[in-house]
Amino acid sequence: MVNMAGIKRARGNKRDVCLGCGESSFTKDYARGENICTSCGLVASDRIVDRGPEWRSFTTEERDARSRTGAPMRLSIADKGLSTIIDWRNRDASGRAITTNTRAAIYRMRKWHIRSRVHSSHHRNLGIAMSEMERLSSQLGIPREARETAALIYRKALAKRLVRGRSIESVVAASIYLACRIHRIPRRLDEIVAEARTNRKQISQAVRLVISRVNVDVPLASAEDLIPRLSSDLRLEGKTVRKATEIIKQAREGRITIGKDPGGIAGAALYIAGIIEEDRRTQREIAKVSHVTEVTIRNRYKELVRSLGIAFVTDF
DNA sequence: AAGACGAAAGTGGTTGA
DNA sequence: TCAACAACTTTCGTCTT
Repeated sequence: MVNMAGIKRARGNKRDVCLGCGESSFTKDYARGENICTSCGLVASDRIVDRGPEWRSFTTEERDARSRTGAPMRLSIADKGLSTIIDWRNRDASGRAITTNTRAAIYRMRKWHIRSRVHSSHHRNLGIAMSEMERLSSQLGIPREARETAALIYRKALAKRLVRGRSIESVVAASIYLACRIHRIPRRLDEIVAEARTNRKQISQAVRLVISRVNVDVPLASAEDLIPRLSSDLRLEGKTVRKATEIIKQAREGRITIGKDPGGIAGAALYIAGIIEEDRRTQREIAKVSHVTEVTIRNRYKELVRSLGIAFVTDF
């Protein structure tokens, strides 16, 4: 039986077996949301759900100190997950009427409570934004860590009044996109556009705006980060994957990757690696998974071969 | 017949006046 | 705001395996 993630589950045997090499050891890369075979590098599933606590502990005392009741504190909840509500009824918890003395105090508390939370447009905005962020990032299978980063970026953007005059959705989508870039999770802008409720133009505008106005360090998308995803789609062998990574590293040192579509570079590297390691895929197959055309694969491939001096000599 | 190659024209986004 | 520009795409004819 084979499930969508590409993990074969043998009957009567609970161990997951890699489709690429038959081994059964996997490394869980929570940061990227990927499940990677340790012997051949096949990405078995890129939608892992992390069910563990958000902290690590090594001793019992530490664990006790960190454990707490209630939901974990999270940035991706509008009021950071720690909220209390002051009810409108002048009754206490057991339903008894509250005395006039305490009533005045309650009124004061209520007033500030409302001023600081419910009536603030800031919080209303966050409420909408965080539920939208939750929807979008679940849809896209974004790991929790990156969701928190996205939430932080959104909060910063909101604080700088960048959301004014723009749709909340577009800034949310932009925050998620940037969080993916920061965490080196390969997600193209188009993938986010497909799930978002605004158009591409608005999102890319928001992306540019956030980069220029919010103090976030966003690394450029690199071809290396695409390799696990592409090579798993192409069912390439571990040695081919390693070769491709090596080629990209050299290309970057030779400074020929600047300004080029990382998909094209990753695709070309895999094409060359495939020829060298005799684990070949056609240009068409590679072009399809890397979302560039065969022509681009060819151009990158020619550039790489020329500037890295790669010779396809098979010596006997 | 499928895959690879390369020329030519078209497209969307960035940059700089 | 507009034009120049580089990267990429589309299309298509030709050569290679």
